[in-house]
Amino acid sequence: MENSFLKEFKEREYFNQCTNSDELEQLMNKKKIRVYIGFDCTSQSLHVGSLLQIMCLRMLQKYGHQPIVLLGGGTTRIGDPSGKEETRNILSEKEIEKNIKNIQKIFRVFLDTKNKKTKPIFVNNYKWLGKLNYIKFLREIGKHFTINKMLSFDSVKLRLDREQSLSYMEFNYMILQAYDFLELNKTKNCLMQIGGSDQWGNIVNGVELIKRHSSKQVFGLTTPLITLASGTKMGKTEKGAVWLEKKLLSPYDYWQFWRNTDDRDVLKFLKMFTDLDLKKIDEIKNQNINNLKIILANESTSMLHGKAAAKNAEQTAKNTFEKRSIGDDLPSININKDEITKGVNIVDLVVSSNLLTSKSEVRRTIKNKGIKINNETIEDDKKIISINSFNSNNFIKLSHGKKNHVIIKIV
RNA sequence: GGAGGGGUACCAAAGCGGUCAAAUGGGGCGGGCUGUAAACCCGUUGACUUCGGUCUUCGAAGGUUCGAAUCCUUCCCCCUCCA
Repeated sequence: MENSFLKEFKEREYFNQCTNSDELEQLMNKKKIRVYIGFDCTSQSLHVGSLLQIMCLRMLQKYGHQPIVLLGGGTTRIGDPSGKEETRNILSEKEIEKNIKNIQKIFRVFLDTKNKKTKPIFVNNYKWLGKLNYIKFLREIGKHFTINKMLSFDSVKLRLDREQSLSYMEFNYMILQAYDFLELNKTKNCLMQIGGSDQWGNIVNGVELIKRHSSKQVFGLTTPLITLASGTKMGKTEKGAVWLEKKLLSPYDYWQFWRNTDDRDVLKFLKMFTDLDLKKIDEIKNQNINNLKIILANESTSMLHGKAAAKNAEQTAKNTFEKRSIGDDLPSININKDEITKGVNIVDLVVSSNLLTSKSEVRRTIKNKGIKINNETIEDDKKIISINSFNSNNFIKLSHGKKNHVIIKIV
């Protein structure tokens, strides 16, 4: 009893609501069960917004339970109205299939795929939703849902209150998600669904459907919506989503994302997003806050990109911020030798480095002392960069502000 | 179907014939302070520029005018109230 899935789940602040906490606790202590989480496949990859869900899957494995990863090829074709004020874009079938393939890779990184008893089961609900027979579905499943109740769910109510249209298609989303649960219960003996707090309504529907349809008890569990100390949603920076994929966000930038965590969120994130023992976290919690941030960044980065990448990012960060020199994890661009011999205008150089996108913006930034070459502030937007600016190794560090650096190399 | 209100930059919201590339707030970016934090302070926030200017923008398309975000016409979309 002292170490159970649910206990740690709560201690790490993953817990929001549960359909029947006591019974679930008993069940999970007695047996190893299968649990499913569904993921939306609307975008090409996943970002940190899904990380808590992924952490849940990891924790299931840790306690010997087996996760089922549902990549919603069927439901993505419909679009979940939960938490959305407007109808989502509907993607083409091809795009969805591509997304699913790509997203699956992420789970193979985070989850243990070797242990036979706990390795993740991947399912795509298009397999069963795609061939549903409408009449049969209405008679078997539809009869268990009352419109009265469906209208009372937040996802629906909000839309109606705002007099925003909710299509019949979207209205059916919750039934389909409930049906997924039923299907997984029948075919995979899945006994629990986990999801974000916005999924509560959908999950409860599934639990009730299974009770009515099969007279079986299953469970639903939700995680809280993570709000940052600053009051904003986690994971979206102005520069874009914090992707869990190297191609979309470099390990260095991922590391930086964690390194830049607000002081007030650091302990929480250590608990939520690292594998560090809770005891260990308790021991180190009074360390210098910046050390903690580095630990956080290293732990979470190595979980996704590997230890080497994390170390590399840390070293690069050290070099750029502490020694103000150059780390090799910084993004770099090449420049033609002929070009640099002729001399390149600083404004053009910054634009071609992708540090900023328009020349006006570069000029403005220069006026605000925001562009540096090798740590020297550029004062004149007409400055010509020539071969003399480069060091003996033929590169320079070009910086926009304190945190954005690019290495320019002569080739 | 009837009556009224509205669509302005990343968002919210002023402007209602010239001085409007468009007040103000939020957000973003940069600078200062610091710890790659928070808070605070300052600057900046359409593009191009030989720094004189030039070009594109106020739901869409036309029109009036020397001149339109502002006036007129048509169209599209949204909201509130009544049926």
